[in-house]
Order: sequence, then C-alpha cells, then structure tokens
Amino acid sequence: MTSDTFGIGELARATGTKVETVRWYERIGLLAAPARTGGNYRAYGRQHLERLSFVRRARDLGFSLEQVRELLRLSDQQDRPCEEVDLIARGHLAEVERKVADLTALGNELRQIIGQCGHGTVAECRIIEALSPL
Amino acid sequence: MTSDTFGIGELARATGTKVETVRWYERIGLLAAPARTGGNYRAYGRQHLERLSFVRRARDLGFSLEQVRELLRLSDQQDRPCEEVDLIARGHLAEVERKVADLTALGNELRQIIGQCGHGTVAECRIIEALSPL
DNA sequence: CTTGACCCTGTAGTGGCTACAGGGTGCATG
DNA sequence: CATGCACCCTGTAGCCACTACAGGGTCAAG
Repeated sequence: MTSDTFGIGELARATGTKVETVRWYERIGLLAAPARTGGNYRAYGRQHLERLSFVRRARDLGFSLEQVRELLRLSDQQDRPCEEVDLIARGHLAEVERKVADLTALGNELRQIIGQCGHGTVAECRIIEALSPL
Repeated sequence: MTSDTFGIGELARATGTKVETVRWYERIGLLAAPARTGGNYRAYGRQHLERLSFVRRARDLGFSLEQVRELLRLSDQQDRPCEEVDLIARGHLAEVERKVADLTALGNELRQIIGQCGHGTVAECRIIEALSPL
C-alpha cells in the first residue's frame, strides 16, 4: 500500500461507515471499485474518501440511496443548473415533513390511550380496549 | 361456505388488509390458521375478524409485529395486571417521540440547506456544497 | 513461527410486507 | 354443457439498506 492510499478499514473509520457497508456500496455501484494491492486488498485514494463522505452526509440527511445516486450524478455535472438538485432536496423535505406530521398525530393518539390506563387488570385495560374492535 | 363464515377476500376487505397480508400473518403465526372448505379455501369466523382488527389497529398505531404478538398474548390473559401492556405502549410512545425529534431536526437542517440555494449552476450549488466534504 | 488484526468472497437474515407465476374453484351466462 | 371471470391456493422472489456470519487469505510484530 503506497503512501497516499489506504485500506477499507481506514476509509470506513474516516467516514463513520462500517466496512461491510463500504463493500455493499461498491456492490450496488454507488462507489467505484478501487484498485487492488498484491494481496487483493482494496486500495482507496482521496477521491473515494470524498465520494463516500458525500454519500454518508446525504444518507445522514435521510436521502434514499437512489436519491444519493442521482445527487452524485448531478454533482459531477458542474455547469448544469442546480434545479434538479433543488427538486430532489425539496421532495425529500416534503417527505420528512409528512412523516413528522404523521408521527406527531400518532404520538398524540398513543398518549391519549396510555393516559386512560387505570393500572388494573388486562380485562379493564383501556389500552387493550382501544385496540379491540367495537 | 356456511352462513357465518367468510373467505379471505371478505376478511381482508372488512379489515382494510390485503389478502396477501392476511396469508402472511397466518404464515408467521400471528393469526391462527382457519378451517378450510372442501375446495381448500380458508373459512374465517368472527374470532378471526376480531383478531385481525386488533392487529390492524395496533399496526396503524405503529406497533411492531413482535409488539402486536405480545399485546395479543396479554389480551388473552384477562385477569393479569395490565402493567406489561402499559410498558409496551409507553416504550412505543418513547420511540415515536424520539423519531419525531430526529425527523424535526432533520427537517430543519434540510430547510436551512435548501434556503441557501441560489438557483444557479451545480458548481455554485449550496446543496451540493453542503453535502461535500470540508 | 505463531498470534492477532485486518482483509477477502459469498450467502443468509432483518421487517413487513408485496408481487408474481402457475395453477385450482365456484358461480353466472350463453 | 362450455366458457368466462372472479376468486382462491402454494411457493418463491423482490423491496430497502444494510448487517452478520462462515470460511478462508494476508501481513506485520514479537
């Protein structure tokens, strides 16, 4: 391994990714396959590190792998307008907001049900009752 | 099929479940296997309908299948204290609240990033920039 | 020369379904 | 009585995004 390449473990540590996940990203074509050493070890360079950091950051922001794939593709077309990027991000934000609304409503319903629990027997349990039909 | 039994399609419609999902629940032992007709069709009764309604309602409230399984088991032990039921429900609520908090933070971050988009080229795109390392 | 950390491939499992493929059943219509 | 159609059956594969092995190979230090 030369001075400015590094193994999969180091790449994983540097990006906060699991080794298996790095290999998985390569398998599904999200990360280019790197060069190999004599012992068949993957040898990564700076570009791989940057690419994987991008992926990690986008994943942390909740983008799907398909969206990440598209964002990577777009980020390589530096002179095109960023409309599509904006569209993907706004679409994702809308999705996140929808989930927040759904989960908030769900939480309220759960709190209401739990609040009625009289801590008696299952037969009198309002939680079970709330789940039962009619 | 006698007067008070019904087929899988009817059960599915009555509970807002897909037929495949009903079969799936049976496969994983969440719903008891019903009797069969001469033509090997599943024949459900009132109990199955109640059971599946319970499952549906709990699933709609976001309980996992494992939690639903446990809630079903507990609901059958009518004279035991409902502590465990309460515990499952509170655990789930805590999880929901955690998700709401996480997603809200995520949404804020996304909104902030999107707000900086100047609608120029990808090269100047703040969204791509926000995803890129350093 | 052995130990231990690291790496390799390939496969199976997770949750909670969903979607077929390739058949059988049951009832109404012509 | 044949045909069409809606419904049902089993079994398997696919979805997402990994994760967890099993069963090996590689490499540097002691």
